[in-house]
Amino acid sequence: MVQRTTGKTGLHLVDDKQDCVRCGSHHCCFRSGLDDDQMKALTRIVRLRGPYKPGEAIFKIEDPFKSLFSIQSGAVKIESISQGGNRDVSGFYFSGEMTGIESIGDARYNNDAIALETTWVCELPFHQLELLCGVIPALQRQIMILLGEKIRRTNSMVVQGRHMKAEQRVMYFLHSLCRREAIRHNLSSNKVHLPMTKGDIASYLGLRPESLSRALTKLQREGNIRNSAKQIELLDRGVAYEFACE
Amino acid sequence: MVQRTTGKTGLHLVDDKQDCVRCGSHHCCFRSGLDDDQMKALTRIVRLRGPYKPGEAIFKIEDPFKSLFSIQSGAVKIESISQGGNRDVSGFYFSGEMTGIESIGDARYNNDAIALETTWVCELPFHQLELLCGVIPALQRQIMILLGEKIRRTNSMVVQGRHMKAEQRVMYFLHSLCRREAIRHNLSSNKVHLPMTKGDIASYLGLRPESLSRALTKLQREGNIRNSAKQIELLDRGVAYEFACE
DNA sequence: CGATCAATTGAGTGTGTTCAATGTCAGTGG
DNA sequence: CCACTGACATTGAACACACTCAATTGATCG
Repeated sequence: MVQRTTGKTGLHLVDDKQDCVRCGSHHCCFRSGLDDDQMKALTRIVRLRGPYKPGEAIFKIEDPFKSLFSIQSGAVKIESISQGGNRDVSGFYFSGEMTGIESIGDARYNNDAIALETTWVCELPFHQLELLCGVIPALQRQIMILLGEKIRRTNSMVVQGRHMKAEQRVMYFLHSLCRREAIRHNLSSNKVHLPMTKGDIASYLGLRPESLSRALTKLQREGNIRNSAKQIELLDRGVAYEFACE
Repeated sequence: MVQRTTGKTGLHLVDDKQDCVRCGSHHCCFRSGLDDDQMKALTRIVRLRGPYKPGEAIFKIEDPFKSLFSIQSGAVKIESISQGGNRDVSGFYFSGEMTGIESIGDARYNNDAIALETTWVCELPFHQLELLCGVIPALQRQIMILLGEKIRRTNSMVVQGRHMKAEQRVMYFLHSLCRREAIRHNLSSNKVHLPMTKGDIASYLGLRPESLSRALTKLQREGNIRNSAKQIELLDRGVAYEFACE
């Protein structure tokens, strides 16, 4: 059995009774597409872990890479330390989404995964997952799709980011969050909940916090959004639905 | 049998006798790690295609996604069209490297793959590759590693790119090309061959051609490089070996 | 309540962009 | 052989956007 030590708090709960079928994030989990038997086989290798408190690490950079983590509830930021000691956020993940895939094929994790709010995750030991992929083609396919999508999203971020000015990037980011929130909760809303700090967002968008703040202020002045601490309301409804953020 | 029509020139040669064992790019191909039997199985599904002349497409955006392409000789750029009609280069691939993986999990290719010089590729029909992965765990693992590396490189490009100024990015890019060229040819040199235009490079680095030109001029003035049309010589030898470019 | 960290606002600076002109080179046809 | 063409590359000058540095306000927690 895997024993994980996470930062300062030590071991987390392990609930072997957790079943994928009872999972609250079932409708948006990557497992959709598997039949009941396949799901059962998957359930057997999954371990539920949590709760991670805000600021706690699900995995840390340089930890041996062992598992992928499907987020059952909560939110996570992925960050690493660039040369110069800056903390760089390279992604946000929410329930139903899978993290850890950035480190597949490497011996160690390439970044930290930090909980932004109280978070539960399903640990998928990668070696067992690989073995299972050999037996369940649908699972292998599902993983490949997951990786392909990740590559596309990141790629698209590079390409889009080049041509967009700060305000555009912010709007695209917000719309992306909004769209994902809609998928998660099966309902569409204009209000985007922000579990991360504005600083995290700025880092993710490649801006200084000051620049992000100015952009948000301007967007609010122009009536595109309503800005507050941990939530932003989208008022424009129209443009900007195709953007890759994660 | 797959019939590919590529742009204006129609069908390309198919050489069924091609054997992975005889391949010139064998030492740097993703297949390293497979034993002889596994290699034979792979050879069975591979099709050699070419020659593609400069400017010709190996695949085009919106073509149905069917295959990955391992480049046997030559060079390829990956580009797509952003909103606004700009052509955006998102990657360069050279012999021994695999392209097409950005579209895994999608029904169609997400970008064009354009030959930069006379190019031969090994077509790997993805469906057959998936089936083979179920039988050959080492192959499945190899593909996963390939995808993981791609994710990491792209990610790192995003993160690095944020903090680097034009000149730094150029230097990192050149060093990256240099390192890859060393791997390809099993020898180290300071001269980087550039099959792509400066405009392509600028696009890839997220710069205007003018800005790239200025950066190159300045780097040359300062004695870091020797700049010419299709080749750049690196003179600094020291910094800048860790950068993800592709 | 003060301490600490996040967020905002302001003023001045710098890097890359934009627009326009010029230079270079390969290919083509007179 | 040389003038013409078109694509690529370089250079200059003015501008815009995001950055830097610094000060202020706001939020949260002990």
